[in-house]
Amino acid sequence: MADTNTRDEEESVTRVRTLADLAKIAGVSPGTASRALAGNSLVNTKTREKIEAIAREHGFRPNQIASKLRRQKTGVIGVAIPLGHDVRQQISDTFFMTLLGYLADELTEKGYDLMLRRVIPAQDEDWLDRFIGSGMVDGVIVIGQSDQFERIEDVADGYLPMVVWGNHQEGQRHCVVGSDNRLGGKLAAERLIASGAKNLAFLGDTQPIEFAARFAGAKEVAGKLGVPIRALTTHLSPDRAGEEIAKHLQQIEGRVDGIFAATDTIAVTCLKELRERGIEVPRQLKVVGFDDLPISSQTAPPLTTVRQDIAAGAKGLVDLLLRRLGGEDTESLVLPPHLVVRETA
Amino acid sequence: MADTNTRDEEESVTRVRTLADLAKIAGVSPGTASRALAGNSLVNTKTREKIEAIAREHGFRPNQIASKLRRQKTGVIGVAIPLGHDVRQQISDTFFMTLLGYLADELTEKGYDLMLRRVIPAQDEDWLDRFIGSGMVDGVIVIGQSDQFERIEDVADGYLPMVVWGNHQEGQRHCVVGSDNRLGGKLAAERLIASGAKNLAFLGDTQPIEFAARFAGAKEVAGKLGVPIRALTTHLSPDRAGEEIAKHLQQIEGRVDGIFAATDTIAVTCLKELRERGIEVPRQLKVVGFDDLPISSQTAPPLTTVRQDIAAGAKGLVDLLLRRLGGEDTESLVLPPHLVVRETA
DNA sequence: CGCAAAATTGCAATCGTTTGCAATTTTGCT
DNA sequence: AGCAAAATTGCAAACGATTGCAATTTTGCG
Repeated sequence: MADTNTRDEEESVTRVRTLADLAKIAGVSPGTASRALAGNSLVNTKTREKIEAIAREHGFRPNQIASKLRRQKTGVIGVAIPLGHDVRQQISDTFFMTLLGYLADELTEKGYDLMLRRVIPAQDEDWLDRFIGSGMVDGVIVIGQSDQFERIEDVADGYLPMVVWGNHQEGQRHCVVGSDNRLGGKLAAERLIASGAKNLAFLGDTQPIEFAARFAGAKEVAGKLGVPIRALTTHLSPDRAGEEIAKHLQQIEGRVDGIFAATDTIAVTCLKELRERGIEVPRQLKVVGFDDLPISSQTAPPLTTVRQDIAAGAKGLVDLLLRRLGGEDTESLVLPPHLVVRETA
Repeated sequence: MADTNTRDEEESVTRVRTLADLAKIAGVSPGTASRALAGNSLVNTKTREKIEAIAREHGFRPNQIASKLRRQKTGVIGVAIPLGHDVRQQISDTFFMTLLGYLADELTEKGYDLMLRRVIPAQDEDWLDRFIGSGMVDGVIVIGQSDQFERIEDVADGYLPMVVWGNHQEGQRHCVVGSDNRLGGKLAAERLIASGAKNLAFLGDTQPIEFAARFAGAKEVAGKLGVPIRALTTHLSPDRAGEEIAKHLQQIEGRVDGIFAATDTIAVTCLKELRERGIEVPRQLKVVGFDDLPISSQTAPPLTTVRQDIAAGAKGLVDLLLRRLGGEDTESLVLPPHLVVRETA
């Protein structure tokens, strides 16, 4: 962006870098040039067309940084993905990237740019304040609460234009869009038990709020029906999950006949591991996942899973955010999960 | 961002919005406050610590928009995903999102922010000039050439800090990082034929340059070995691909015994369709994909595919871009694809 | 104590656009 | 022709930080 031309050279060359340059060529003031390019009705049609033609000829575009500063509006929404509990998790986690994709489409449609930031709270405590305080974004969407619930609550107290993808809890202060994870857990457990499972295992990390809620829902249903259920810690990063699942299956072989995976990614990895061990799904062991990613209909056998409506989630995040940008204090939006029965349970 | 407080209220409240506000409380000039927060050695240690403490106390952070304007540097890299040939393709296409994820990690590590823009060239011819001319980004990474080769060439002539994920062609002017698609196509055809296939089909859209190169490579090998190969147009969008593949399979049943899918996503959809028709892979029909996405090891049977090193691709894109930001005119980087033999061929 | 050098801090121009209000020009009517 | 109203355009402050250079203060030595 820095221009090495001296001032004198700049006066004489035809290169147009600023509105002031353009205005000089057009024989108007910079203010008129600015109004002309903005299509401001104050400017005479002939004058405006002349200025537009010169701008086209020189490939000139007004500097958006300067415009944002003057107008006090950036037109950019920040999307932060905190990786708190599992720093080995890549931003390329399938569910988050799918949601990000829908978010990008939704924001583009609303005329906003999307600025993506992956943050590691263990390395940068002030990741959210830093994003907000930078002044670079008009509002923030956080994808996943991770282990940052309190920090998000604190920031939400003083910053209205923020919405979080995650789990809504009674009494919380920040605005959330997310599935009813607890209900989803119930649906999963109900399905497993209805399919004949008598001993359940939950594969997931119960530290993150939303996974904890999924386990809690499953546990509640299992408890009511007198079916034992255990939680086997399984992390999201694929390399780690593979090893952990292998170990878990070794321990529980013959003792568990129903698995509730906290995510489809974990479920798919589990299916692969079961297949390698010659364990037949669902005859010998039933499996239910969570998310209903595109991959889930394509596994063999196709995965029974709890569907989150990701497109609706993205749309909800953007809709609520724009309302909050307009000054409204919106309630959280809890999306109902649905059981998608395929062939693994 | 606009503050409704009157000037007088602003003087009296302790809210600190600007460096000028902070400076006033600290009893120094705004310049000194700016230098203090930047850790500038010109500022006395005691003075700096006092200013830092007041900033912390008030949760103050310097406005990055103003800083960027003055310093003529944004610290943001623009990532554009043009969807030229298939406007129904979602930004959430698996390969692009996977690449995006790696890019985000790579850029974050280098201290840059990532601004994501999905563009539809049919609706906005000047999508690239507009991104660059906005002044919001220090450089641009384009993911996929789509049908925009000429436009990218034209822009590259006058804009150094741009790198494109795509196919490198002899004599082209813009800097590309991408796999040798032609070689990849050769590997795929070789594998199919070595596995006994005698009649090949290519499932993909041959309009995009990189897919055309994949088909060309396969065609070359098939031609040399006297094996017929046909191209069956299959688009990337999942809903469209499903229908097209179903129709193609109906047409070619019994006449084709080897399928080369332009992408893993197409291959996976194809596998599902074959399974539903009771066609055994690889005994009755062999399949090779392209990309080696995580899903490919998890299909049943696991997919034989041509692997693109996405992590290396992301790293290459960022490395070349930073070099070009530094003024260097780099050559394209062509990554060698590798055949990953699993069970579908 | 006086003075020169070093250190520290202040001033204000700068980045480039936007926009309220004043100045100028144009237009239309008597 | 003169004049008032309307239209158009210019001026310059503003957005908020950065930074070159000048002003001021501090320090140390003879």
